[in-house]
Amino acid sequence: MRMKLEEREIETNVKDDALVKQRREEIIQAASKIFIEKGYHVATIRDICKASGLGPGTLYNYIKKKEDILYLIYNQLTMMLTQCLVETIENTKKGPYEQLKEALSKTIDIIWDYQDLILLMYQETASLDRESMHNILKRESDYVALWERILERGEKQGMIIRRTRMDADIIGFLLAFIPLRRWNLKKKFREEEIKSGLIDFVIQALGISKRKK
Amino acid sequence: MRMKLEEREIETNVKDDALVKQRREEIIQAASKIFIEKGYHVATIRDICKASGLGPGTLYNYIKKKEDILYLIYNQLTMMLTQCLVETIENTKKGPYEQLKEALSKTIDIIWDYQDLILLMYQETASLDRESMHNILKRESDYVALWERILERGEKQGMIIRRTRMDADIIGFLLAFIPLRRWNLKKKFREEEIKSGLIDFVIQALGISKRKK
Amino acid sequence: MRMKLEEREIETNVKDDALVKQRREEIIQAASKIFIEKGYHVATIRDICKASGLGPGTLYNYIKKKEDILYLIYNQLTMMLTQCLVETIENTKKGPYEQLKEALSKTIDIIWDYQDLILLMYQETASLDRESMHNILKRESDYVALWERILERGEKQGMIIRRTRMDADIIGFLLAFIPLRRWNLKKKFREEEIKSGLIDFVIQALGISKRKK
Amino acid sequence: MRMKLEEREIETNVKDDALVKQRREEIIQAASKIFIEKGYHVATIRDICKASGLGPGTLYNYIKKKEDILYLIYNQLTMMLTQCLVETIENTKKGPYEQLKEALSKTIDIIWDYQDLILLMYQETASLDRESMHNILKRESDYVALWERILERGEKQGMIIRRTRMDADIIGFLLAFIPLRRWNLKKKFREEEIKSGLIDFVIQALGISKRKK
DNA sequence: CATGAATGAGTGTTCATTCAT
DNA sequence: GATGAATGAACACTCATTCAT
Repeated sequence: MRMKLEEREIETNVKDDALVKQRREEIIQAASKIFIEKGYHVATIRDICKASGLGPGTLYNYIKKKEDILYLIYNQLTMMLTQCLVETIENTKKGPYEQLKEALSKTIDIIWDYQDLILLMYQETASLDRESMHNILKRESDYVALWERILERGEKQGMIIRRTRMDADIIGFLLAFIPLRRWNLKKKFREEEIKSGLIDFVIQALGISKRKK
Repeated sequence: MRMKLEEREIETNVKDDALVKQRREEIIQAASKIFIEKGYHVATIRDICKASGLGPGTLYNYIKKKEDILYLIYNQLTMMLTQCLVETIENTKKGPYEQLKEALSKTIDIIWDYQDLILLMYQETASLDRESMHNILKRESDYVALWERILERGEKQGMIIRRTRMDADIIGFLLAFIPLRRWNLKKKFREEEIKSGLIDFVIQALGISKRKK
Repeated sequence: MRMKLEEREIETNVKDDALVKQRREEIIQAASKIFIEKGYHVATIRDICKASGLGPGTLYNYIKKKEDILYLIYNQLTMMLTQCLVETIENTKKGPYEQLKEALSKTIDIIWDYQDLILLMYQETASLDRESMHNILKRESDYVALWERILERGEKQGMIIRRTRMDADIIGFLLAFIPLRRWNLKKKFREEEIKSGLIDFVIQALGISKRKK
Repeated sequence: MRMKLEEREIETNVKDDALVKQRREEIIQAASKIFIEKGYHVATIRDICKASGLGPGTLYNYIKKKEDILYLIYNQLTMMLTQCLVETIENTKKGPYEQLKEALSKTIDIIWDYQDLILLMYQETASLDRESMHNILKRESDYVALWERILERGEKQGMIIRRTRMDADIIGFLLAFIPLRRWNLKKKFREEEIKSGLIDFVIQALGISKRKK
């Protein structure tokens, strides 16, 4: 399956596409670190320059405005999450239950690894301008649609007795539990407990008994 | 039951406690509006002055720094949510299932009404300083403990077969679904659908059949 | 006669009108000096701060943007020139020839005294934004109309045999000779020679013989 | 008559003189357009690169600094005006009145055609460095001297009764009426009216009656 | 206790010029 | 001789906070 994501084009002064890609990668790395530490608004361009080793002039050869950096980060992140789900869907060898479990498990692993960035994303989406925000919300919407497909397949094969049209939305959101509750969570639970707890909660909510697949 | 919430003391130059309370109420009202519109960092003290009718000098008689205003707003909001749950718990006439449903239903109503502010809270908690943040996280923790009590009662009375220690945490978080997914949500669902969908999802996840209370 | 000039309102954060007037006076003084020395674009806000003794924050309490300072200067200057002509017109005791001579002579004196600023104005009018520029061009237009009135009176009384509708425009412009040619002019002529030379040129061009008034 | 104008030498890295000439021509064309549109200070080197098709590196092979471009434009413009007057003077077949009329008429035609650039010149002369400015002022001075010669000839032949030594200066300046008052002018007058109005004004000021040549 | 002008360090962003390729 | 990415000092402007009145 081909998943074509619309991307907002970010202007650059630089003609060499490979160089643009490479420098933007560097910018994403440096800025992610800084934004996570201080938050988007508190982080300064100078912070990002220091972290990336680029001067402000050079940096601005690859973006038009500060907010573009945020968008670049979001772009990469949503790409990754979407890609993960797409791959799981494409693999039709597995039964619906295994597929669902794999989707949950893999996604949760990614979310765990990138929880700082996902937290950032939840905090700062509102800082994007209209066009970027539209773009990101569209991604979110497409992402929910992918969960929808997984649930539909399960439903058709009699595994899930779907309860509401909103289940896919809720599942997509529920996984943000990890980054959004991280502070209090890590005092009480270990990594594995959190991951399996989440999966169980979803499986149970969908009315699937593990035995009765 | 008495629910004593620790509060961070905010310094003021003003001796008259009643006046402090009244002015802070005004500040909370004005600032909530502004923060929701623009976000905490983009909103300026001048904006809040304009909206509240107070001059900056006067405003700073009732707070020490901008962030205090954010804390005041959070304080009021968490108070309200906590109070709602406390009242439901105190009412021991109801059976555990009715109690749970009431807790969910009432809380969701509040969250619906204050979704703008709750969204703000999720976005800007990281903007608080150490002490305020600690305080708010402690509240969150206490709040989860209240859900824990409701679930425990249900478990003891055989209604719930508790699955994981994390259920209360997840439920507390899940209700933030409304404010955090509002943009995409409102395109697809009506208010009642969202509210009942959420309640059903939780009930189902806890393994309760409506009939078998 | 009342000469009401439309003025573009410049926003200020300061409520005390007298203070606004006084500070703006200071700003005009300081900025005029700097703009004359370096030109509008090369002059920096910090230059103006240094020259006026105001910090940038304070400065920006009295204007919204750099260009506003230019407008303030223009405003004052055009006011003065207009006022001079209006006063001469109002004095109807004099015959048309004496009136014309007085108008020329007084205006040239002012232009001589403020030649730096008038030069600046000719150089930087294009730096104004649409609204300010419109406003200034309207002034210029009104100013020409005042010369028109003086010429008309002379014509009615038989002093001038008017030649073209454009004379007033040309006269209004011709007086800018002093600031615009200052560099080369002052090498060759003395102040009095320049002033009287200009007056004679105009008188002659209008076809007036000094004797035959 | 040979009119040798001193030119400031502008450094170049390029040895091939023909290439230098050609590229500078391209630069003048592109930069004129841009400077007229935005003004010298607001226009960027990048703008000029885009308009000329040259990269910044290449551009800087033909000039040393931004201001050089302005000088190149001025150079060409003053050359043209001077050349026009020189040619009229050299043609000694015509009588002094016809010569004067031709000088005025031809010059005004050029000024009309290049009014944008002449306006630019009046606005931005002060942006030149000492050496360039000296050079341009010397040109202006030489240019006035050419008018002086035309007037002198007329005087010797009894056509003009010269009134002041400053007449040539004033005439040289007066023609800038068109570009400097263009905005207000074009609302009120047609091209021919403006041109003939100017000529009449000068002729009259010099005390020449058309009949009595 | 109210007021609002003053403050100045700090912000995102630009752009003429250079120089390695 | 052509190229275009890199550079960094400098710019206009902001805003939380203070404090004299």
